[in-house]
Amino acid sequence: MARMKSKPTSFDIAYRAGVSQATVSRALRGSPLVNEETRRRVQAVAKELHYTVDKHASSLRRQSSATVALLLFEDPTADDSLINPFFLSMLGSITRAAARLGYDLLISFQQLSDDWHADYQDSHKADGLILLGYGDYLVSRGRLERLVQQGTHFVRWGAVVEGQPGVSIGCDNRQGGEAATTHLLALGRRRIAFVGAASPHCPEFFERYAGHCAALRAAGLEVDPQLQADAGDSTELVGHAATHALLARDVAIDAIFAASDLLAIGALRALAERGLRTPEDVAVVGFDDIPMARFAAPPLTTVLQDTKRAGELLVASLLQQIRGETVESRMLPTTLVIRRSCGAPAAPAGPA
Amino acid sequence: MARMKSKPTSFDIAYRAGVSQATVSRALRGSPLVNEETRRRVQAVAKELHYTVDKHASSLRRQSSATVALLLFEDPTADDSLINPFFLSMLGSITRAAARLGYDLLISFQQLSDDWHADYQDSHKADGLILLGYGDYLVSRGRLERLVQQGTHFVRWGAVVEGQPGVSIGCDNRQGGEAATTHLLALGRRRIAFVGAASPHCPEFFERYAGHCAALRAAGLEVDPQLQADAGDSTELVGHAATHALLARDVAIDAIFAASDLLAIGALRALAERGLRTPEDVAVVGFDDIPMARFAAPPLTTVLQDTKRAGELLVASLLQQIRGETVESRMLPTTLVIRRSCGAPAAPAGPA
DNA sequence: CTGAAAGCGCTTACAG
DNA sequence: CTGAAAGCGCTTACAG
Repeated sequence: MARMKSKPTSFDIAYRAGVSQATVSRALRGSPLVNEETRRRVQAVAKELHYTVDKHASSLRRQSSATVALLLFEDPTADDSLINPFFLSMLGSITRAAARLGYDLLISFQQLSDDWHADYQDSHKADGLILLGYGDYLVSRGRLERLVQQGTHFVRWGAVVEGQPGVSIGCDNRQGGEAATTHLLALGRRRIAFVGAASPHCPEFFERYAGHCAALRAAGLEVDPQLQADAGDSTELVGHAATHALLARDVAIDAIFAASDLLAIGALRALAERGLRTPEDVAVVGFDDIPMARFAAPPLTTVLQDTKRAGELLVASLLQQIRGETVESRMLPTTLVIRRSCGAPAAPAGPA
Repeated sequence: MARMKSKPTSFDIAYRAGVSQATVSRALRGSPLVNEETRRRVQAVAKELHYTVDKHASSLRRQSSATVALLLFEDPTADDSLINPFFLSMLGSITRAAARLGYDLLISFQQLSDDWHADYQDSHKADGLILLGYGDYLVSRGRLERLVQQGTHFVRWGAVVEGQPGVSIGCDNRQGGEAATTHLLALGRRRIAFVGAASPHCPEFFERYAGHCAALRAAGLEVDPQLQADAGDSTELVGHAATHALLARDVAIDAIFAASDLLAIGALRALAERGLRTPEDVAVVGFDDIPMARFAAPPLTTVLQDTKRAGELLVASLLQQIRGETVESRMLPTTLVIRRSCGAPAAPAGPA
């Protein structure tokens, strides 16, 4: 179905307002060169005709699109429609932040294998890129370097480590990991397992593990490699399997710190299947504070990453780059959220 | 930071390939008017220079943007960063479907009060709109009518009812509601409460309620208004409060059918707080099958809406409209997913 | 403060 | 099959 009348242009507005088309453009963009009285007249006509500036003409002329693209890399192992809820909260906050700053947000799910490094900015679809969940860091690193070389504006969410290409925003994973394990230690747990990859392929988990180890050492405990179960992807299934593998080793454990909430929820299920009670027999702490965490059985104690703040920072940082400013990578603090799965005495009764 | 070399144009490609700029454009767009050998040469040069067609120039000239906008209306009562997970799955599937069909996806969260009805298509940001979660139907209906009048292309996800403005895709809520309650009846439950709004403000819930009532009547039972607890917004908190209100009435109940999973999860918590066991004392069935459902305590029996299929259909239907084809509203079937909360004997042990 | 004009990078009739 | 030319709807020097 075609539109009833075709979209008015700035010439139509100019004609009706009795000014030139150039003046319409100036008036509507808020140029100080325009007489207030003229501006008001133009705005009135524009409103009356439901005129909006054509995005493509404007972007073409100005060579910038007032659009940023969010590239979300899918975990190839995850179910088709299942995106890590953590990234989903991030998406929400990024969307809002972009809108608030007058930018449109293009979103796209990418396979790690896709040829994503060039497309968006080259075609002028977006002025910059936000990268979320780009998988194996050692694999994606080369892409990031290429992005930097091309002068593409981008920010990624992830671990902030030395010598990384481009700008990263991430939470203080090490501090978060340390807080989780310190909390378990304070509750008297001594055999604390870590469920999650501990390798540079997965720098965020690696940092959480480093914090975990630091807390153990600070308490005078040794790091027992038997107490670490690999889990690279953040899914319930992987957490479930990793925990079963851990339990099959027949080492004594009285707590699990899982590198993500999804892993922790899988751990909870594995524990229950082995007849172990949480938190009585094995306390569990996760990481992220996804919405699901408070509805786990029992409600999950976890390390909260502030996605609202993170999204705002991601967008702000990207826009700074677009404006030509120099931007530094940054780390955000985490907060321990105590629920029932850790066995802390003062834990609240229901979802808070 | 500026780009190293500025973006090549079709003139650069033309020059290097020894053809005219017009031929470059034709060759790259796959026009049959171009000699195969010429096309290959042009493509080779384009690839070498990392040339991509400028989105804005192309869209401006063609008067279409190969972009659709997803407008997600936020529940004003919901927490800032908490979007109904059901819509989030939908978002995933819509994003993928749009990409597969060569369309970019712009996303935006809207307040119901915003002046959204005109913006996107008028500014040529998008060729059409997908509407998700637009709140109170009686309020938004006027907006939809205006959209139709303006000739804006759009599809909405929601209840499919007679005389609605525009095209809607939704699941068969009535059938889903009927299946849920029929299942509970087959398990011997007789005092089945409905948690959810039963009013035309909320046509999806209303249809689910209608299915519920039909099932009761088919079993020769009367519909007891005492057994319906209003809950218009789909959040855990609202479900929790509504269930407490229901239980405070002191009417006997042996099952709850909640109009959404989030409501059901709230009901589960309220039940536990009153010392009622699920499913022994009160069986619970939800609606949606959000990812969280299988991790509820106990895992939630629910009516699955196929978000993957829905997203594909939404996009396909919108693109048909954009191409000028006539499109009908459509309903998708639902599937009952049996877990433990309904107390069915054959329910699987863990998340399937 | 305002207007006439150029030009952003394409696509597509039109002519050959 | 190919090229020259017009034009999509703006923004912004340039001139007044």
